Amino acid sequence: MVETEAAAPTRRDRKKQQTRAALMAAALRLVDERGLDHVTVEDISEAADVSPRTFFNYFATKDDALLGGPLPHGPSMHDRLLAVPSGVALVPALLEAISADIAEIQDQRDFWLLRLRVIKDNPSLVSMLVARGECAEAETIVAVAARTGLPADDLFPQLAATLTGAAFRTAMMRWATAGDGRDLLDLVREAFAVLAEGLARSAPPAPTHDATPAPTHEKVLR
Amino acid sequence: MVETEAAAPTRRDRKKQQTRAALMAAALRLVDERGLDHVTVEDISEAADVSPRTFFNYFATKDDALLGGPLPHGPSMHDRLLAVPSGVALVPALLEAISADIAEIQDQRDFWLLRLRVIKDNPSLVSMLVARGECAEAETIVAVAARTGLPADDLFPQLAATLTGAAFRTAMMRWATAGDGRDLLDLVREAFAVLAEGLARSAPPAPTHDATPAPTHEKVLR
DNA sequence: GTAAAAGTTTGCAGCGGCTGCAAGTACGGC
DNA sequence: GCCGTACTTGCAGCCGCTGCAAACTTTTAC
Repeated sequence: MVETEAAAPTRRDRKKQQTRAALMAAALRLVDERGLDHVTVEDISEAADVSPRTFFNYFATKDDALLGGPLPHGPSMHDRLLAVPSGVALVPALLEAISADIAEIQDQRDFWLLRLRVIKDNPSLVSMLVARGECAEAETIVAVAARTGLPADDLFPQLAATLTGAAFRTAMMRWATAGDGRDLLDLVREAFAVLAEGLARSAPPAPTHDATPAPTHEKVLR
Repeated sequence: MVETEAAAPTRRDRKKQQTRAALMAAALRLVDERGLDHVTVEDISEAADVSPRTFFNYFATKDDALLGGPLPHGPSMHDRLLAVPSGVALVPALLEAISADIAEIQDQRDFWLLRLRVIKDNPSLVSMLVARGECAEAETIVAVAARTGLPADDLFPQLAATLTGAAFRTAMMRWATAGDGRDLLDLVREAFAVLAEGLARSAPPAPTHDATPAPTHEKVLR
């Protein structure tokens, strides 16, 4: 319902947007209540007051209605990453490139918390989330290759892209799951710090027999 | 009483194993030839000479026949990781824990190359590969938490698990894709070195405009 | 050796996801 | 008001997948 942008959308466009939002909302609500397997496309479309056939005019898949909104990493990861001044190191540049997405998620906090809860409760959706990220990862590979001067089929750019995606996803899930009210941006920063510095330097120094939960060595970024 | 499969499997078990293998082989071959969407369960079961209904006695899903074999990370990631002496640092321990899987993959080289090619050519399968890895990741989280003394709901163990999975997957895909005959173990080692040392130390030092593709060796982390 | 038990395969009926096609209906421009 | 365009809808149909019950096969027990 919320129209952030409205240059000059005709009434038709408004209705479309409305229908789309209604379908997504209905899908999220119903699946949250009953679980993915106990909600049919018919249920969703009925709740949104359109025909089942119309559902598939908006989403290719039932799952799409749950993840299919304007996704983070949407427009062009490639361009955004290359837009960061080349003096900036790789990881900060990656962080910068996704910062817009993070902000958007924080903006629609409740919506995303619901969405992520639904994803967490229905594991088959997690893989779809990954799949979504992958098109962005393909662009990231190219951009990282360009920034580093490595060939795109080298292991490093591919690693950088997949690891970045995994770190971002982990931070998001952690954000959505934990009770503490930690900032998403904060969590992403922490995750990216580990990415940059490596697991070896980010873990507590292997407490051989020590039972004390060593202080998280992450002061590096707090 | 448990293992020693080849020792005393009844005739029935042998036939089952045979059927299972036939179905997997048929599925891989047909999908490799025609693409996932142009192969039906009926095609597969016909090629394996069983009824379509029987297919679903063996695999829950069409995709399962493509990924569903004995998967790496199979038995218990948790136990394997904790079996590594606690003196060993985290990343080498993780590497050690999956080394058996790597060896097995190398053993069945051709089979896995086919499987990974099929996965690469049918993107929807990639996400399923991730999903498979996730049950292993859950165990990894617990084990890493135990090793580091951190609580299991801390960001770090979760990051370590997902990043490890991502790094392993990336190395596998790279192994299957590249023409060079690089060892899988070698690639995984390189990927894990990046994991341990971090992207910041593993990337070439941000060549502002340098065109020379710096050597890729993991020795970069001096 | 035979009969019961246990396990497997198969056909059948049916739901639900998803698609192409061919109306029907609302909208926007004129 | 009229027309072209865009969106909606119903319909027919394929395919993935499941439960059920009737064969059929192997194993076990007597």
